[in-house]
Order: sequence, then structure tokens, then C-alpha cells
Amino acid sequence: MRDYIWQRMENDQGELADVVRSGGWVGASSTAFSASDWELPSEPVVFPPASIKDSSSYLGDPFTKVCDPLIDELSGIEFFKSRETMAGQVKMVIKGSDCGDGGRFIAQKLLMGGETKKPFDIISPEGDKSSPHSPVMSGEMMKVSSGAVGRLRDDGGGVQQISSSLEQGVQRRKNEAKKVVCIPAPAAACGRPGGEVVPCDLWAWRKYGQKPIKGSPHPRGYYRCSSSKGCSARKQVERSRTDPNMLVITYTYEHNHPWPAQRNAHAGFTRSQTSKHYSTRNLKETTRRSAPSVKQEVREVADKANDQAFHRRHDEHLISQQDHPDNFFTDMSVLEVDTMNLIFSKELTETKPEEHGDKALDPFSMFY
DNA sequence: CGTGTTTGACCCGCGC
DNA sequence: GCGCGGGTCAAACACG
Repeated sequence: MRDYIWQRMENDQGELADVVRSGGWVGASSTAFSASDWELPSEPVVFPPASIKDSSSYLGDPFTKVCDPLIDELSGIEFFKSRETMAGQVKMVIKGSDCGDGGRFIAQKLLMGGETKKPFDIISPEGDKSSPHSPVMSGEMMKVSSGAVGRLRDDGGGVQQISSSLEQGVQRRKNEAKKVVCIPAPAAACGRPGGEVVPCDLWAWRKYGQKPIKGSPHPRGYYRCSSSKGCSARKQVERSRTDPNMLVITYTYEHNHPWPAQRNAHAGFTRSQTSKHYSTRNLKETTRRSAPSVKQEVREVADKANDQAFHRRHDEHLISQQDHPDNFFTDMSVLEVDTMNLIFSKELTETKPEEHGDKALDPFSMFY
């Protein structure tokens, strides 16, 4: 069983940094918050690291109910957060990432916006009783910087109610809680100077602007969440100046609504992926298929495959719930990852059969 | 009609 | 105060 370990720390200046440790989290030093901090280890992390059992800062087994499990509504994968007494530190264990790319996907997914919550509410011992299906979102991991706390937007009228304080107004952009994700640029976007093929991240985004950036040959695209009216979540997409093959996605603000059960703006997804300028009509026709029906069908196929895989493993005595409940549990999570693989494979098969066929896809590829 | 993108104009923070 | 550069607005348009 392998897992990534995610750590968010606060440095001496009160700034938050996110660190992914490939060799254990204990003693990890905080770093400046930059795009590179979000890079995931090339190799999955074996959990628990050998050092962790001897660490006084390790508060318990995150794979037990000591920590509140958080369930990703879409994939069903459970995540666990481990708490730590030291102020300003939050640790998260991403469970069930058996394969490197699978874990990579999951970790990426965690960065994609979040439900609006008070900082660190989600890691209270009691959990979030009001939201039994609390999806794991980046916002829950993010401690909003001091300048952003209390600055709200009016969801109803759509009128932004940024503080009228001059001091806070000046700091509006300065103290914005941001998350930066670096991902490989979709192949289709390579060599395309005029725009980007924006990776899909399950939220619905609407592009509202694009600007050429000084010093960069590539423009920056501005997107806002279109899943919910009044949601202030934003993201910016641009190519890395140092590595044009990488996309730098910056998330600002947080989603003020749960993860959309159905991607209501699936049309947006398909249009962004199959821009009218760069796609064929056939591709657009296939992707226009209604999202709910596809998703339901995919889910059934995935569940069926999941059941078969489970019974096969069980029959082969690879796992035993009675003798090794923990192993049983973790293996189930692995199966859920497999399920996710099937889902994404199915979806892409629906849209691009000539490219993907029935081959199971790397779940990370759904960002393309 | 409701979703989206495009794009020029405008706003605003920030350095000088 | 001024100008630059980044971020946002909103009208026009595309699409099914």
C-alpha cells in the first residue's frame, strides 16, 4: 500500500506553504509557497514512513477512525487527515493511491477549489456533522491568510462586497489565498500560440478574460466558477515560462458550494476541450451527449467491474477482512481507484474512441 | 434560450 | 501623480 503525504505548514512569517514529502513528513521544513511546492514526488510514498512511528508528533493512525474520514463524493475514495498539536500544521494522508499516477491524480484533485469553510473547521475532532459527505477540497486544507478572512462576497446579488477599508482594499490582491498547480500541458495545446487546452478538473469554469503577460510568450486565461451562481472561485491558466510543456494553474478564492454532483456545465467542458477553432464537428457531436446518462452508465460499468475485481481478489485470498481488516480496507480503496480509472476511461472512450479505445487510462489524464 | 468564448475597454494595485 | 501591468467587465458572437 502506498500513499502520498500532503503537508501544509505555516512558516515564521505566517505564510502557508504546502509540502509534499516523498520520504515522510516528520521534520519537513516549510518552504516558500510557489508552484514547485505542488510538484508531487516522482515515486509514490510508502505509508507509513519508517520514521513516523517513532515520532512524537504523530498523533495516531489516520487509517482508523481516530481521524475523520472525508469522502470524495465523485470517486468514493476516502481521505484522512491527521491532526497535529503544533499550531499551524495540518497533515493529510491521501489513502488509496496504489499506483503513482493514481495518487498523482488524487493529489491534483485536492487542489481544485474548495467549499467555503472556516479555516480548519474540517479537522475538528467532531468533524463536520452538518455535511456528512464533505468532499475533500483544497479550501478545507487552506488556512486563509489574515487579509482574506472576513472578506465576503454577496452571493445573492452578485455584488462583490470587498471591504471598503483602504488598507484592506490595497491588500486585496496581495493577500489572496492562492494555490498553484503545475501539470503537464495537454499535448493538443502544444504549438498552439493562441490559447490553451484547459485541463478538466470537475468544476465548471467559464473563461472571462485572457491577457498577454509581460515577459511570457503565452497568454494567461482567467476563469471563474460557473457551477454555482455567485461562486467567487477563480483560476488562472498559463504556461510555465521555464517549461512551456507545463501548465501553471492558480486557484484563487474558494468555492462556496459543494462539489457539483453532475457537471452541469459539461458543455463548457466539451467546448473548452474542443474549441470551435481547433476541433472537428464529429468530436463535438460525440461530446454533446448528455452528461448524466453517460455518467450513470459509466458508474454502473465501473461498479460491476469493481465488484468482479473484489470477488476475484477475495477468492484468491489476497485479502481477508477477518484476519486483516486494515489490509482489507486499504485494498478496497485501491479498488476504488480502479473504479475511477474505469470511469475516466469510459468517458473518454465516449468522446474520443479513435484515440483511447477500451484501454484503461491513467486517471491523471482527465486533466487533459 | 442557455451555455460558452473572445476581446477591447476599463479598473486598480503598485513602483517610481 | 503618473504610467505600467495584471485582473475584471461586458458586449458581441458561437453553438446546439
